[in-house]
Amino acid sequence: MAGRRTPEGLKEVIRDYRRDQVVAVARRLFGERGTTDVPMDEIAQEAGVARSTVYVYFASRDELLRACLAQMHTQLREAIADAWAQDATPAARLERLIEEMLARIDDDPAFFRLALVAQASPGQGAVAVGAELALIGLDIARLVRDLYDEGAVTGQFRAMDPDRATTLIGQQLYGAIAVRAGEPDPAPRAEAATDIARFVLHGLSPGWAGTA
Amino acid sequence: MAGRRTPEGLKEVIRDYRRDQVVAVARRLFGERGTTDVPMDEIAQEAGVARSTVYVYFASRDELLRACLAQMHTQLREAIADAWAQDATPAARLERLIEEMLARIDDDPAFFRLALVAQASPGQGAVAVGAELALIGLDIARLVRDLYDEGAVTGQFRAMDPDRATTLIGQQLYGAIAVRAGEPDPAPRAEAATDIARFVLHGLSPGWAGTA
DNA sequence: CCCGGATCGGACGCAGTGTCCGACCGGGGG
DNA sequence: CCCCCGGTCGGACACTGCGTCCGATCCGGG
Repeated sequence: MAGRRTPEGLKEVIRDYRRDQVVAVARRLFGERGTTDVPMDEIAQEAGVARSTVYVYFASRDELLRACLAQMHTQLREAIADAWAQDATPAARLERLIEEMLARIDDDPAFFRLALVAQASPGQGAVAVGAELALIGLDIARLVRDLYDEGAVTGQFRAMDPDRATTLIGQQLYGAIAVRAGEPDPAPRAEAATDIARFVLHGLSPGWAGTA
Repeated sequence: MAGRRTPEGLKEVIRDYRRDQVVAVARRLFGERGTTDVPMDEIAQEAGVARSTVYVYFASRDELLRACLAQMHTQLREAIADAWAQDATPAARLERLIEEMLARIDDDPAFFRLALVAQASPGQGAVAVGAELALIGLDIARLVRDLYDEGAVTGQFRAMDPDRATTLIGQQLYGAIAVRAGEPDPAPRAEAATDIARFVLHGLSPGWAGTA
Protein backbone atom coordinates (compact mmCIF):
# COMPACT_ATOMS: atom_id res chain seq x y z
CA MET A 1 0.00 0.00 0.00
CA ALA A 2 2.95 2.32 -0.39
CA GLY A 3 1.89 4.95 -2.86
CA ARG A 4 1.01 2.85 -5.88
CA ARG A 5 -2.71 3.10 -5.25
CA THR A 6 -3.33 6.56 -6.53
CA PRO A 7 -6.56 5.63 -8.32
CA GLU A 8 -7.98 3.44 -5.60
CA GLY A 9 -6.76 5.76 -2.87
CA LEU A 10 -8.21 8.70 -4.70
CA LYS A 11 -11.58 7.02 -4.97
CA GLU A 12 -11.48 6.28 -1.30
CA VAL A 13 -10.78 9.93 -0.61
CA ILE A 14 -13.59 11.05 -2.86
CA ARG A 15 -15.92 8.58 -1.32
CA ASP A 16 -15.01 9.65 2.22
CA TYR A 17 -15.33 13.27 1.25
CA ARG A 18 -18.83 12.90 -0.08
CA ARG A 19 -19.75 10.71 2.84
CA ASP A 20 -18.62 13.40 5.22
CA GLN A 21 -20.55 15.93 3.25
CA VAL A 22 -23.75 13.98 3.65
CA VAL A 23 -23.01 13.51 7.32
CA ALA A 24 -22.43 17.21 7.78
CA VAL A 25 -25.76 18.05 6.16
CA ALA A 26 -27.51 15.41 8.20
CA ARG A 27 -26.02 16.73 11.42
CA ARG A 28 -27.22 20.19 10.67
CA LEU A 29 -30.74 19.12 9.75
CA PHE A 30 -31.03 16.62 12.57
CA GLY A 31 -29.90 19.30 14.96
CA GLU A 32 -32.41 21.77 13.60
CA ARG A 33 -35.48 19.61 13.46
CA GLY A 34 -34.83 16.32 15.19
CA THR A 35 -33.89 12.91 13.90
CA THR A 36 -37.42 11.87 13.05
CA ASP A 37 -38.66 14.96 11.28
CA VAL A 38 -36.12 15.15 8.52
CA PRO A 39 -36.90 12.98 5.49
CA MET A 40 -34.04 11.29 3.71
CA ASP A 41 -35.13 13.09 0.54
CA GLU A 42 -34.28 16.39 2.11
CA ILE A 43 -30.88 15.31 3.36
CA ALA A 44 -30.01 13.96 -0.06
CA GLN A 45 -31.24 17.04 -1.86
CA GLU A 46 -29.47 19.41 0.50
CA ALA A 47 -26.28 17.41 0.12
CA GLY A 48 -26.62 17.47 -3.66
CA VAL A 49 -26.97 13.75 -4.25
CA ALA A 50 -29.80 11.44 -5.16
CA ARG A 51 -31.69 9.75 -2.37
CA SER A 52 -30.72 6.37 -3.68
CA THR A 53 -27.08 7.39 -3.52
CA VAL A 54 -27.40 8.14 0.15
CA TYR A 55 -28.47 4.54 0.57
CA VAL A 56 -25.28 3.49 -1.17
CA TYR A 57 -23.31 5.15 1.59
CA PHE A 58 -25.57 4.39 4.52
CA ALA A 59 -27.74 1.32 4.81
CA SER A 60 -30.45 3.12 6.74
CA ARG A 61 -31.43 6.24 8.53
CA ASP A 62 -30.05 4.78 11.73
CA GLU A 63 -26.67 4.17 10.23
CA LEU A 64 -26.54 7.72 9.00
CA LEU A 65 -27.33 8.92 12.49
CA ARG A 66 -24.61 6.69 13.85
CA ALA A 67 -22.15 8.20 11.39
CA CYS A 68 -23.14 11.65 12.60
CA LEU A 69 -22.46 10.63 16.17
CA ALA A 70 -19.16 9.04 15.21
CA GLN A 71 -18.09 12.26 13.56
CA MET A 72 -18.93 14.25 16.65
CA HIS A 73 -17.19 11.67 18.77
CA THR A 74 -14.01 12.01 16.78
CA GLN A 75 -14.04 15.77 16.93
CA LEU A 76 -14.65 15.83 20.65
CA ARG A 77 -11.96 13.28 21.28
CA GLU A 78 -9.41 15.17 19.29
CA ALA A 79 -10.20 18.48 20.89
CA ILE A 80 -9.80 17.06 24.35
CA ALA A 81 -6.67 15.13 23.54
CA ASP A 82 -5.07 18.28 22.17
CA ALA A 83 -5.80 20.17 25.33
CA TRP A 84 -4.95 17.40 27.71
CA ALA A 85 -1.19 17.71 27.90
CA GLN A 86 -1.17 21.43 28.52
CA ASP A 87 -1.80 21.41 32.25
CA ALA A 88 -0.06 19.95 35.22
CA THR A 89 -2.32 19.81 38.26
CA PRO A 90 -5.47 17.71 38.34
CA ALA A 91 -7.53 20.75 39.17
CA ALA A 92 -6.23 22.64 36.15
CA ARG A 93 -6.80 19.63 33.95
CA LEU A 94 -10.33 19.29 35.17
CA GLU A 95 -11.12 22.86 34.31
CA ARG A 96 -9.50 22.50 30.92
CA LEU A 97 -11.46 19.33 30.23
CA ILE A 98 -14.67 21.06 31.14
CA GLU A 99 -13.94 24.10 29.05
CA GLU A 100 -13.02 21.98 26.09
CA MET A 101 -16.27 20.06 26.29
CA LEU A 102 -18.26 23.24 26.60
CA ALA A 103 -16.48 24.61 23.56
CA ARG A 104 -17.50 21.57 21.54
CA ILE A 105 -21.07 22.00 22.67
CA ASP A 106 -21.07 25.63 21.68
CA ASP A 107 -19.88 24.65 18.22
CA ASP A 108 -23.00 22.66 17.55
CA PRO A 109 -25.41 22.74 20.48
CA ALA A 110 -28.38 21.51 18.52
CA PHE A 111 -26.84 18.27 17.41
CA PHE A 112 -25.10 17.81 20.72
CA ARG A 113 -28.41 17.94 22.48
CA LEU A 114 -29.63 15.39 20.05
CA ALA A 115 -26.67 13.18 20.71
CA LEU A 116 -27.57 13.02 24.36
CA VAL A 117 -31.02 12.04 23.23
CA ALA A 118 -29.77 9.26 21.06
CA GLN A 119 -27.76 7.90 23.90
CA ALA A 120 -30.79 7.62 26.09
CA SER A 121 -33.39 6.39 23.67
CA PRO A 122 -34.23 2.68 23.65
CA GLY A 123 -35.25 0.59 20.69
CA GLN A 124 -33.33 -1.85 18.54
CA GLY A 125 -31.48 0.67 16.41
CA ALA A 126 -30.69 2.71 19.45
CA VAL A 127 -28.58 -0.02 20.94
CA ALA A 128 -25.93 0.55 18.36
CA VAL A 129 -26.46 4.29 18.40
CA GLY A 130 -26.14 4.30 22.15
CA ALA A 131 -22.95 2.28 21.87
CA GLU A 132 -21.51 5.06 19.76
CA LEU A 133 -22.28 7.53 22.49
CA ALA A 134 -21.15 5.23 25.25
CA LEU A 135 -17.75 5.32 23.64
CA ILE A 136 -17.55 9.03 24.24
CA GLY A 137 -18.64 8.44 27.79
CA LEU A 138 -15.97 5.84 28.29
CA ASP A 139 -13.32 8.06 26.79
CA ILE A 140 -14.19 10.88 29.10
CA ALA A 141 -14.63 8.55 32.04
CA ARG A 142 -11.11 7.26 31.61
CA LEU A 143 -9.69 10.76 31.60
CA VAL A 144 -11.73 11.70 34.62
CA ARG A 145 -10.59 8.66 36.47
CA ASP A 146 -6.93 9.29 35.77
CA LEU A 147 -7.42 12.80 36.91
CA TYR A 148 -9.09 11.77 40.14
CA ASP A 149 -6.46 9.15 40.89
CA GLU A 150 -3.72 11.69 40.53
CA GLY A 151 -5.50 14.16 42.77
CA ALA A 152 -6.25 11.51 45.34
CA VAL A 153 -2.73 10.20 45.74
CA THR A 154 -1.37 13.72 46.13
CA GLY A 155 -3.99 14.49 48.75
CA GLN A 156 -5.61 17.26 46.75
CA PHE A 157 -8.86 15.32 46.55
CA ARG A 158 -10.54 13.44 49.30
CA ALA A 159 -10.13 9.71 49.33
CA MET A 160 -13.04 7.63 48.13
CA ASP A 161 -13.82 4.78 45.82
CA PRO A 162 -12.37 5.85 42.46
CA ASP A 163 -15.28 4.37 40.53
CA ARG A 164 -17.71 6.31 42.58
CA ALA A 165 -15.71 9.47 42.29
CA THR A 166 -15.60 9.03 38.54
CA THR A 167 -19.32 8.51 38.45
CA LEU A 168 -20.04 11.58 40.53
CA ILE A 169 -17.74 13.82 38.53
CA GLY A 170 -19.09 12.34 35.34
CA GLN A 171 -22.63 13.03 36.43
CA GLN A 172 -21.77 16.64 37.05
CA LEU A 173 -20.16 16.91 33.63
CA TYR A 174 -23.08 15.18 31.96
CA GLY A 175 -25.56 17.45 33.66
CA ALA A 176 -23.56 20.53 32.82
CA ILE A 177 -23.33 19.48 29.20
CA ALA A 178 -26.98 18.62 28.89
CA VAL A 179 -28.12 21.82 30.51
CA ARG A 180 -25.80 23.98 28.47
CA ALA A 181 -26.78 22.26 25.24
CA GLY A 182 -30.39 23.11 26.00
CA GLU A 183 -29.86 26.70 27.01
CA PRO A 184 -30.63 29.24 24.32
CA ASP A 185 -28.21 31.78 25.76
CA PRO A 186 -25.58 30.04 27.88
CA ALA A 187 -23.18 31.79 30.23
CA PRO A 188 -19.72 32.80 28.99
CA ARG A 189 -17.72 29.67 28.52
CA ALA A 190 -14.60 30.33 30.57
CA GLU A 191 -16.65 31.55 33.48
CA ALA A 192 -18.97 28.59 33.33
CA ALA A 193 -16.06 26.18 33.20
CA THR A 194 -14.48 27.81 36.24
CA ASP A 195 -17.73 27.63 38.16
CA ILE A 196 -18.26 24.00 37.36
CA ALA A 197 -14.70 23.04 38.17
CA ARG A 198 -14.84 24.85 41.49
CA PHE A 199 -18.14 23.21 42.31
CA VAL A 200 -16.72 19.79 41.56
CA LEU A 201 -13.74 20.55 43.76
CA HIS A 202 -15.55 22.04 46.73
CA GLY A 203 -19.28 21.68 46.34
CA LEU A 204 -21.20 24.01 48.59
CA SER A 205 -18.57 24.03 51.35
CA PRO A 206 -18.30 27.41 52.98
CA GLY A 207 -14.90 29.04 52.99
CA TRP A 208 -14.48 28.95 49.25
CA ALA A 209 -16.37 32.05 48.38
CA GLY A 210 -13.32 33.83 46.95
CA THR A 211 -12.13 33.73 43.41
CA ALA A 212 -9.44 31.17 44.27
CA MET B 1 -72.93 22.28 39.52
CA ALA B 2 -73.06 21.28 43.15
CA GLY B 3 -73.77 17.59 43.26
CA ARG B 4 -76.64 17.22 40.86
CA ARG B 5 -74.38 16.05 38.06
CA THR B 6 -73.91 12.47 39.10
CA PRO B 7 -74.25 11.17 35.54
CA GLU B 8 -71.97 13.75 34.00
CA GLY B 9 -69.47 13.51 36.83
CA LEU B 10 -69.50 9.77 36.57
CA LYS B 11 -68.81 9.96 32.87
CA GLU B 12 -65.94 12.26 33.56
CA VAL B 13 -64.54 9.74 35.99
CA ILE B 14 -64.93 6.90 33.53
CA ARG B 15 -63.38 8.95 30.81
CA ASP B 16 -60.42 9.90 32.97
CA TYR B 17 -60.00 6.33 34.08
CA ARG B 18 -59.78 4.98 30.57
CA ARG B 19 -57.57 7.85 29.55
CA ASP B 20 -55.17 7.01 32.33
CA GLN B 21 -55.29 3.39 31.30
CA VAL B 22 -54.19 4.25 27.79
CA VAL B 23 -51.51 6.53 29.17
CA ALA B 24 -50.21 3.78 31.43
CA VAL B 25 -49.95 1.36 28.53
CA ALA B 26 -48.29 3.96 26.38
CA ARG B 27 -45.76 4.75 29.08
CA ARG B 28 -44.83 1.14 29.38
CA LEU B 29 -44.48 0.56 25.67
CA PHE B 30 -42.71 3.86 25.02
CA GLY B 31 -40.32 3.01 27.80
CA GLU B 32 -39.66 -0.44 26.41
CA ARG B 33 -39.15 0.40 22.78
CA GLY B 34 -38.97 4.13 22.34
CA THR B 35 -41.53 6.68 21.25
CA THR B 36 -41.09 6.09 17.55
CA ASP B 37 -41.06 2.34 17.41
CA VAL B 38 -44.43 1.55 18.88
CA PRO B 39 -47.42 1.95 16.56
CA MET B 40 -50.65 3.43 17.79
CA ASP B 41 -52.35 0.17 16.84
CA GLU B 42 -50.38 -1.64 19.44
CA ILE B 43 -51.05 0.86 22.20
CA ALA B 44 -54.75 0.70 21.45
CA GLN B 45 -54.83 -3.07 21.31
CA GLU B 46 -52.82 -3.44 24.50
CA ALA B 47 -55.09 -0.98 26.24
CA GLY B 48 -58.16 -2.82 25.00
CA VAL B 49 -59.66 -0.06 22.90
CA ALA B 50 -59.97 0.61 19.20
CA ARG B 51 -57.32 2.70 17.55
CA SER B 52 -59.90 5.26 16.53
CA THR B 53 -60.93 5.58 20.16
CA VAL B 54 -57.43 6.51 21.16
CA TYR B 55 -57.73 9.38 18.74
CA VAL B 56 -60.86 10.46 20.55
CA TYR B 57 -58.83 10.91 23.70
CA PHE B 58 -55.61 12.18 22.17
CA ALA B 59 -55.40 14.23 19.04
CA SER B 60 -52.09 12.75 18.01
CA ARG B 61 -49.18 10.65 19.03
CA ASP B 62 -47.46 13.72 20.38
CA GLU B 63 -50.36 14.60 22.61
CA LEU B 64 -50.37 11.09 24.00
CA LEU B 65 -46.69 11.41 24.77
CA ARG B 66 -47.35 14.72 26.45
CA ALA B 67 -50.01 13.08 28.58
CA CYS B 68 -47.51 10.43 29.61
CA LEU B 69 -45.05 13.08 30.67
CA ALA B 70 -47.74 14.97 32.52
CA GLN B 71 -48.62 11.86 34.47
CA MET B 72 -45.03 11.32 35.43
CA HIS B 73 -44.72 14.96 36.34
CA THR B 74 -47.66 14.74 38.69
CA GLN B 75 -46.37 11.61 40.37
CA LEU B 76 -42.91 13.05 40.85
CA ARG B 77 -44.25 16.28 42.18
CA GLU B 78 -46.46 14.58 44.70
CA ALA B 79 -43.75 12.25 45.91
CA ILE B 80 -41.38 15.11 46.52
CA ALA B 81 -43.95 17.33 48.13
CA ASP B 82 -44.83 14.55 50.55
CA ALA B 83 -41.24 14.12 51.58
CA TRP B 84 -40.39 17.77 51.71
CA ALA B 85 -41.69 18.74 55.12
CA GLN B 86 -40.05 15.89 56.94
CA ASP B 87 -36.58 17.37 57.37
CA ALA B 88 -35.20 20.44 58.99
CA THR B 89 -31.72 21.24 57.78
CA PRO B 90 -30.96 22.09 54.16
CA ALA B 91 -28.47 19.26 53.96
CA ALA B 92 -31.02 16.72 55.13
CA ARG B 93 -33.60 18.10 52.75
CA LEU B 94 -31.20 17.88 49.88
CA GLU B 95 -30.53 14.24 50.56
CA ARG B 96 -34.22 13.54 50.91
CA LEU B 97 -34.95 15.31 47.65
CA ILE B 98 -32.31 13.28 45.89
CA GLU B 99 -33.50 10.01 47.33
CA GLU B 100 -37.07 10.75 46.39
CA MET B 101 -36.11 11.50 42.82
CA LEU B 102 -34.07 8.34 42.59
CA ALA B 103 -37.00 6.37 43.94
CA ARG B 104 -39.23 7.73 41.19
CA ILE B 105 -36.66 6.80 38.61
CA ASP B 106 -36.41 3.30 39.97
CA ASP B 107 -40.17 2.94 39.63
CA ASP B 108 -40.01 3.40 35.90
CA PRO B 109 -36.47 3.90 34.64
CA ALA B 110 -37.28 3.17 31.02
CA PHE B 111 -39.85 5.88 30.63
CA PHE B 112 -37.87 8.27 32.77
CA ARG B 113 -34.95 7.91 30.43
CA LEU B 114 -37.32 8.62 27.65
CA ALA B 115 -38.60 11.71 29.35
CA LEU B 116 -35.13 13.15 29.43
CA VAL B 117 -34.98 12.41 25.74
CA ALA B 118 -38.20 14.18 25.02
CA GLN B 119 -37.00 17.21 26.86
CA ALA B 120 -33.99 17.53 24.68
CA SER B 121 -35.36 16.70 21.28
CA PRO B 122 -36.19 19.53 18.90
CA GLY B 123 -38.98 19.69 16.40
CA GLN B 124 -42.36 21.33 16.43
CA GLY B 125 -44.20 18.87 18.62
CA ALA B 126 -41.30 18.73 21.00
CA VAL B 127 -41.74 22.35 21.95
CA ALA B 128 -44.84 21.47 23.88
CA VAL B 129 -43.37 18.22 25.07
CA GLY B 130 -40.31 20.02 26.29
CA ALA B 131 -42.50 22.52 28.08
CA GLU B 132 -44.06 19.67 30.00
CA LEU B 133 -40.64 18.58 31.12
CA ALA B 134 -39.47 22.09 31.79
CA LEU B 135 -42.26 22.30 34.33
CA ILE B 136 -40.68 19.51 36.29
CA GLY B 137 -37.36 21.23 35.98
CA LEU B 138 -38.80 24.46 37.28
CA ASP B 139 -40.51 22.72 40.15
CA ILE B 140 -37.32 21.12 41.25
CA ALA B 141 -35.32 24.22 40.61
CA ARG B 142 -37.55 26.20 42.93
CA LEU B 143 -37.07 23.67 45.69
CA VAL B 144 -33.34 23.60 45.15
CA ARG B 145 -33.16 27.34 45.27
CA ASP B 146 -35.11 27.60 48.51
CA LEU B 147 -32.85 25.00 49.93
CA TYR B 148 -29.72 26.82 48.90
CA ASP B 149 -30.95 30.14 50.18
CA GLU B 150 -31.62 28.66 53.57
CA GLY B 151 -28.22 27.04 53.74
CA ALA B 152 -26.51 30.18 52.56
CA VAL B 153 -28.03 32.56 55.11
CA THR B 154 -27.19 30.17 57.95
CA GLY B 155 -23.62 29.89 56.71
CA GLN B 156 -23.83 26.18 56.03
CA PHE B 157 -23.25 26.75 52.34
CA ARG B 158 -20.74 29.04 50.77
CA ALA B 159 -22.04 32.30 49.47
CA MET B 160 -22.47 32.65 45.76
CA ASP B 161 -24.98 33.78 43.21
CA PRO B 162 -28.14 31.83 44.05
CA ASP B 163 -29.04 31.34 40.41
CA ARG B 164 -25.66 29.88 39.70
CA ALA B 165 -25.79 27.67 42.76
CA THR B 166 -29.19 26.41 41.68
CA THR B 167 -27.87 25.70 38.23
CA LEU B 168 -24.84 23.81 39.51
CA ILE B 169 -26.84 21.72 41.94
CA GLY B 170 -29.45 21.14 39.29
CA GLN B 171 -26.80 19.97 36.89
CA GLN B 172 -25.61 17.37 39.34
CA LEU B 173 -29.16 16.21 39.94
CA TYR B 174 -29.86 16.06 36.24
CA GLY B 175 -26.71 14.11 35.59
CA ALA B 176 -27.35 11.74 38.45
CA ILE B 177 -30.87 11.11 37.22
CA ALA B 178 -29.85 10.57 33.64
CA VAL B 179 -27.04 8.25 34.55
CA ARG B 180 -29.14 6.22 36.95
CA ALA B 181 -32.00 5.97 34.49
CA GLY B 182 -29.61 4.49 31.98
CA GLU B 183 -27.87 2.07 34.29
CA PRO B 184 -29.11 -1.50 34.07
CA ASP B 185 -28.14 -2.27 37.64
CA PRO B 186 -27.91 0.93 39.68
CA ALA B 187 -26.34 1.23 43.11
CA PRO B 188 -28.53 0.89 46.22
CA ARG B 189 -30.73 3.93 46.42
CA ALA B 190 -30.03 5.23 49.91
CA GLU B 191 -26.32 4.87 49.46
CA ALA B 192 -26.37 6.59 46.11
CA ALA B 193 -28.42 9.45 47.50
CA THR B 194 -25.98 9.91 50.37
CA ASP B 195 -23.03 9.94 48.01
CA ILE B 196 -24.60 12.46 45.72
CA ALA B 197 -25.65 14.72 48.57
CA ARG B 198 -22.20 14.63 50.08
CA PHE B 199 -20.63 15.38 46.74
CA VAL B 200 -22.89 18.36 46.24
CA LEU B 201 -22.02 19.60 49.73
CA HIS B 202 -18.27 19.11 49.63
CA GLY B 203 -17.18 18.12 46.16
CA LEU B 204 -13.74 16.56 46.13
CA SER B 205 -12.48 18.57 49.11
CA PRO B 206 -10.14 16.53 51.25
CA GLY B 207 -11.06 16.20 54.90
CA TRP B 208 -14.49 14.75 54.24
CA ALA B 209 -13.55 11.17 53.77
CA GLY B 210 -15.50 10.01 56.81
CA THR B 211 -19.11 8.92 56.86
CA ALA B 212 -20.18 12.27 58.27
C1' DC C 1 -13.92 4.46 -29.13
C1' DC C 2 -15.57 1.60 -25.70
C1' DC C 3 -15.90 -0.10 -20.86
C1' DG C 4 -17.15 -0.04 -16.11
C1' DG C 5 -18.14 1.93 -11.91
C1' DA C 6 -20.65 5.51 -9.76
C1' DT C 7 -24.64 8.24 -9.85
C1' DC C 8 -29.22 9.53 -11.02
C1' DG C 9 -34.15 9.47 -10.89
C1' DG C 10 -38.12 7.40 -10.54
C1' DA C 11 -41.04 3.38 -9.59
C1' DC C 12 -42.32 -0.09 -6.29
C1' DG C 13 -44.15 -2.43 -1.84
C1' DC C 14 -44.66 -1.71 2.79
C1' DA C 15 -45.79 0.34 7.19
C1' DG C 16 -47.75 3.80 10.03
C1' DT C 17 -50.46 8.13 10.79
C1' DG C 18 -54.57 10.69 11.24
C1' DT C 19 -59.41 11.13 9.32
C1' DC C 20 -63.79 9.60 8.45
C1' DC C 21 -68.01 7.10 8.53
C1' DG C 22 -71.45 3.55 9.07
C1' DA C 23 -72.57 -0.06 12.45
C1' DC C 24 -73.30 -1.35 17.04
C1' DC C 25 -74.17 -1.37 22.05
C1' DG C 26 -76.24 -0.07 26.40
C1' DG C 27 -78.66 2.83 29.39
C1' DG C 28 -81.90 6.62 30.48
C1' DG C 29 -86.06 9.11 29.26
C1' DG C 30 -90.38 9.45 26.86
C1' DC D 1 -92.00 -0.75 25.91
C1' DC D 2 -89.23 1.42 22.36
C1' DC D 3 -86.39 5.07 20.86
C1' DC D 4 -82.63 7.98 21.11
C1' DC D 5 -77.96 9.17 21.80
C1' DG D 6 -73.27 9.36 23.37
C1' DG D 7 -69.52 6.44 23.20
C1' DT D 8 -67.24 2.82 20.99
C1' DC D 9 -65.91 -0.18 17.29
C1' DG D 10 -63.71 -1.60 13.10
C1' DG D 11 -62.40 -0.88 8.88
C1' DA D 12 -61.55 2.04 4.73
C1' DC D 13 -59.23 6.06 3.08
C1' DA D 14 -55.41 9.34 1.57
C1' DC D 15 -50.97 10.53 2.60
C1' DT D 16 -46.20 10.45 3.85
C1' DG D 17 -41.78 8.37 4.40
C1' DC D 18 -38.67 4.32 4.27
C1' DG D 19 -35.87 1.04 1.93
C1' DT D 20 -35.34 -1.58 -2.52
C1' DC D 21 -34.71 -2.01 -7.18
C1' DC D 22 -33.55 -1.14 -11.93
C1' DG D 23 -32.77 1.03 -16.30
C1' DA D 24 -30.67 5.39 -17.99
C1' DT D 25 -26.90 8.42 -17.82
C1' DC D 26 -22.44 10.37 -16.96
C1' DC D 27 -17.46 10.35 -16.94
C1' DG D 28 -12.62 8.96 -16.54
C1' DG D 29 -9.29 5.56 -18.07
C1' DG D 30 -7.57 1.98 -21.20
